[in-house]
Amino acid sequence: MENKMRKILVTSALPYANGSIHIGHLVEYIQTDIWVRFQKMQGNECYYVCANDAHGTPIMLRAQKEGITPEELIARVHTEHNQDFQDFSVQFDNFYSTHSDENRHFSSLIYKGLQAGGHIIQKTIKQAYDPEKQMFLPDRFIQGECPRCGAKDQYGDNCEVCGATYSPTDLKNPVSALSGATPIEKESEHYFVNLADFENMLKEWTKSGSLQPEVSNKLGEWFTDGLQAWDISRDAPYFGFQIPDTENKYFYVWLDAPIGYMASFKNLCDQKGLNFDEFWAEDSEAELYHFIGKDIIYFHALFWPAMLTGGKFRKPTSIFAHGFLTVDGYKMSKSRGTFITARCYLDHLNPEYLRYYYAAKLTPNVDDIDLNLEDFIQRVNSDLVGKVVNIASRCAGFITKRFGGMLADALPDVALYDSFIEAGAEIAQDYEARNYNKAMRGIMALADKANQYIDENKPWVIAKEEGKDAELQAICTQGLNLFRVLMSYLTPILPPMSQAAENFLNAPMVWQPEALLNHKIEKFKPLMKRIEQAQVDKMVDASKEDLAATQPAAAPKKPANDNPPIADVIAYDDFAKVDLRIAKIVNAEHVEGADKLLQLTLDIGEENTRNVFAGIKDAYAPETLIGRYTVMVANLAPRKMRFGISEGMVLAAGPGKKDLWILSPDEGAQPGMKVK
RNA sequence: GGCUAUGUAGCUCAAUCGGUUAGAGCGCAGCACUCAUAAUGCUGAGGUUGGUGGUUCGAUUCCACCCAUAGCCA
Repeated sequence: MENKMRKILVTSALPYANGSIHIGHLVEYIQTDIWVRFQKMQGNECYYVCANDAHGTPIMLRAQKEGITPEELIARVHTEHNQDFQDFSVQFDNFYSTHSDENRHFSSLIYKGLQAGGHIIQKTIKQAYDPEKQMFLPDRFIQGECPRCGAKDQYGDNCEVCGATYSPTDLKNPVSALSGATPIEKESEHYFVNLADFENMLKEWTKSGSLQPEVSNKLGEWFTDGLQAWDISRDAPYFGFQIPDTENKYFYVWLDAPIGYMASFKNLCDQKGLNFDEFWAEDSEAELYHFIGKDIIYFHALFWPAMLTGGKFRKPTSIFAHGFLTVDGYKMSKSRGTFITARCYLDHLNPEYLRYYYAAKLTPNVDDIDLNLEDFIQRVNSDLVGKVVNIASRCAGFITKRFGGMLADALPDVALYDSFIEAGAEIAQDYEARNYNKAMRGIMALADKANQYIDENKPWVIAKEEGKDAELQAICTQGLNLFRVLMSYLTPILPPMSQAAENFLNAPMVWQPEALLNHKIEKFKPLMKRIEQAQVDKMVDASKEDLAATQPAAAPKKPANDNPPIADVIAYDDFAKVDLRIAKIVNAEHVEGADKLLQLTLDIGEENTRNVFAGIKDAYAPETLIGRYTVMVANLAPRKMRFGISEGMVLAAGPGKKDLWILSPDEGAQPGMKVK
């Protein structure tokens, strides 16, 4: 913070080279880019590096499916990502790839450092293996039935329907998602980093105060549970770097991914003649920051410092974790049209809108942020167009028409201008602390003051009065100078608009600028257009279309839906055994302590009501069910559950969780009627 | 299931260490204005701070439990 120039290296998490950038990713890149631009504007020596995360099984498989090499796939995705970032004004000093010589070099170096320190151990583990594809299967490629509730087509290690967690080897009737073959258990030797060796260092580092408090709280859990060894090897076939002095062993993608930060920076150093060691040596005094999502805290706050220590490099100064993006209060959803790719957004809207909106919502915390599309339109239009740009727009005409574009030689209200300049100190603090939301509120409060100034001084009245030219020119000069201060504070958020304002004012955007006096400006052109509701609607529609267009293509051989195949044929007698009845839901309530269940009281025309526990809590609020009619299996054997006895079963369709729909009879059906 | 967070006005967010009548912006209503991209200014309505219980003279704030949301579980 002193006048000494800081040396800062900043990274954003590496996007996976297997898919498109979407507006959720952009939260992080925009957050980081704003911070970097701010630092550069303050005169600090700051570099921003990133890279594509190019290794791992999914990329290998996708390339196979497309009939190209992984190298071809990642080259194509790299071009696409690069363009997306450029178009959103995310300005990396270097955007590289983890599939690079530099990364291979540092990965080996760090591995050998860990090995020399005695931190690498070998263990034989059992893992699922696809005998047809002849490869080990990552958890997410194993499908089967949930061992607890029997739900079909569950992936990996937790059940979407009942929420149970288990080991993938516990799945019933497991199949490989790649070949459909039944996986077998196979032994293999793996390499591990013995994290426990680093426990003291990590405890000290995570509690040193440089991490966000909620992050270090979360990390405490790992220490409580005891640090286990981290599996860093994968068996061939694998797209990645081979582990030195092994046959058929490759570095797990999460080993070389963070090393990609170093590799990208090394590549930049070689281009620009920078001193790599100044930033990465153990005794480096430069600052190193990683911006990441809250989902990858472990990798960056535990594994990564351990790797750096093992390789005799410095540790990060801090890790900045942010939350996730929701749209209109929900997770991004393809069916709602809110899974919006960067490209789709760009096809419809100005990227600066999104940069501003994110800035207006970002805090230093790991809270999720919500893109509320209606709020987005109103906020951007009101703040940027109605308040900020309007200041220039309402002053510029007079200066151009009446004074040939010349500003006055003095400010009529120096105190007001000075108050704008002084406010820059606090706004700078807010930027530095990543409290952009507070910075934006501060800037908009200034914009309100500028508009009030113009309202009080009424240049449109003075313009009609004889002999008041000097006063008119002075008021508009004041207004335009206030506008310039605001634009300078907004420069990290809105680089293209800031550039346009520079052109308009014929003056550079610097933090806390000196007033422009006796200075010629250009004719004013609108700096930003309002967002129209129709543009947003079109973008949402297009996101739905994208889905329709890509889904069949992505899975050409599979049936058009994820429904299980039709079961074996049964005789009528088999069906007749099931006694289905119309039931009226007379009461529904939450079950204390139960994750999935609602307790239903059902009237099926008997003397007593039935008590049924139904796993539909995620899909229905209890009060919305009361009074509804539905269909139940009335002769199912009563089942004792933790919360009581369930006397039947309510019928519902859908894959589970929120996507679950109970059946309703047409009007007229009465409780107790048999369904046949 | 465990853990870490989050829940405040219709919407998006503030609120120092537990302290007076819980504050802004947007939206809405009314008034004024017409320089400005129907922009701006002034005034106003709008709250059981997710719920229940507890600690306290006093709780949005501290504690317990419950509900909802997100992420992680090598």
